[in-house]
Amino acid sequence: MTLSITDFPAPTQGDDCRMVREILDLVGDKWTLYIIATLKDGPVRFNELRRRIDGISQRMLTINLRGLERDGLVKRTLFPTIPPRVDYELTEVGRTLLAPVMALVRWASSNLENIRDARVRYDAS
Amino acid sequence: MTLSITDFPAPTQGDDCRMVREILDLVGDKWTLYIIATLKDGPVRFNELRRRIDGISQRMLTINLRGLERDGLVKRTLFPTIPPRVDYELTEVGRTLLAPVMALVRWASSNLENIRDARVRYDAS
DNA sequence: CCGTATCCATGCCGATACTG
DNA sequence: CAGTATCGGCATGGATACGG
Repeated sequence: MTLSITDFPAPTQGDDCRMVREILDLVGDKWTLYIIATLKDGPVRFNELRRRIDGISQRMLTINLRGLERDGLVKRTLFPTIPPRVDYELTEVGRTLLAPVMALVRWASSNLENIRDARVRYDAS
Repeated sequence: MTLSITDFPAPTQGDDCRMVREILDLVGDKWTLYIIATLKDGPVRFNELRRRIDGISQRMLTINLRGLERDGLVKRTLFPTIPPRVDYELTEVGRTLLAPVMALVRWASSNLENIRDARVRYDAS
């Protein structure tokens, strides 16, 4: 999922789908959702994020944080001490994203078991 | 399973994120959302889907429809005529997915412009 | 009409090594 | 502590050709 909205040519599907796709491009990658969730309670330092998000590499954490900062969803604060310290926290906009994600959480809770069962049935036949 | 995203325990991230990620793996690819949207009003034949979803290849349409069928979100009906005819339609489960997606639509409508502006500002600096 | 099969470009992401 | 740089594997998806 590495698409920009410009990858979608002539509109026949209405604007809704393209907007949602742009949001999915924001949160649909492997790590962004974990980062947002980990920042929900307030500022967290870089290596603390790294520790809390199991399996993420330094490289991917940096890349995703830069993207979120660029989109205005995360605020980066540098304390020019030695050694340096950097805090990351959700912006107001970033926090509002939690609500629609919650809707997906609820849907997932209700339907994930059915989907897994459906897969087993399908693969068996 | 009544988890809320606000219950995320560090350091394992809880189950919510993994569930949402599984849903994002369902709808987060390039075409699935368009397919679901195109099927929202009732059964559509294969080549009609192909025509309505601008830019999709035969290959990707087939692959995504198979995935949705496997997950129990889309029902495939073969009419063994000559030439053959195949109808695709959302299942009951598939239709319920439209609601949480709509929540993302609303968030996108409210915030996409801000995000684009934020990107422009970030890239300028 | 409704697919499958094959080749291949693109780019995400992990691993590793190196700076201020 | 908080990054950056580079390499390479691997999955996604487009183009094309062929089959039932």
